[in-house]
Amino acid sequence: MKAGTSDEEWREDCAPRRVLELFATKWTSMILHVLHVRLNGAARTGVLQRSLPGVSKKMLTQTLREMENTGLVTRHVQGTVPPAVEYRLTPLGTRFIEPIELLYAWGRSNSDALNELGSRPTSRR
Amino acid sequence: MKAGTSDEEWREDCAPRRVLELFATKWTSMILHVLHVRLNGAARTGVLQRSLPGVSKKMLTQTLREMENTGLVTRHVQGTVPPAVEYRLTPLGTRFIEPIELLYAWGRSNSDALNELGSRPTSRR
DNA sequence: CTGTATCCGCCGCGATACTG
DNA sequence: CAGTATCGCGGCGGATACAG
Repeated sequence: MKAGTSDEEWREDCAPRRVLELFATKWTSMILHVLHVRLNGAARTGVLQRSLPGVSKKMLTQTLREMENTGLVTRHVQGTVPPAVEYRLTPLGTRFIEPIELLYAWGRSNSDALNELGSRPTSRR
Repeated sequence: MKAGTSDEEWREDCAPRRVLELFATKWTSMILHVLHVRLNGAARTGVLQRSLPGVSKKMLTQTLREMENTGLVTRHVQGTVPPAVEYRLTPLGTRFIEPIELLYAWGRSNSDALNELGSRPTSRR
């Protein structure tokens, strides 16, 4: 066999491409990371927001909703006043941690090369 | 120590976030994949385009330029008429293959759960 | 505290047409 | 065959203000 992977179907909606869609919303993987590494798999909205410098309330909620729809996290409304909502990793979300962490680890190992990202000519003329 | 990873700095421009930027342009990882798995690390423009159903000439060239700037591939202009340009994986690009393939492999292993991506209610009211 | 609703700029990305 | 130039749409995503 010549192929490296078994999946040589590059259809528009193959599994690899669907995974990439999970990264389309840029906060998804970071939420999963923080939930797993720092928050033991569950956290309330405010904690999440404070753990992710730069995220806005809007995008945090919006991203969490999408993640709930895709089955990466679950949403638990606890009290009533004041509202206390907790998000938890699902088995699917937990399984997704592994490839994500490898991705991040790779970034740390290659941070030197990655430092000069947009520092090059940009034009060749 | 309580942290799972050594990097607990969640600055705006940490290594993990820079890696995510590589996925901002959606074709990047797929180009790397195809180059490595099906094309033995090097290929001409036309071959690449035919290997990636759905990609336009514009985005292919544009993405390859960005990848060249970040050091993931090199660009080699061979002949002159007609033009024959070949793109090759750099050591950096080759190293990037591993985490990408793990990501794709995860997608294939969880394709069942991923099938119903946008198939849920979307609204909760 | 958690979540929603606008307004709006930015840019990825496709379609199309044209140059060498 | 490889690449560029335009036009235009859709949607991410930040800022702000408001509601339960």
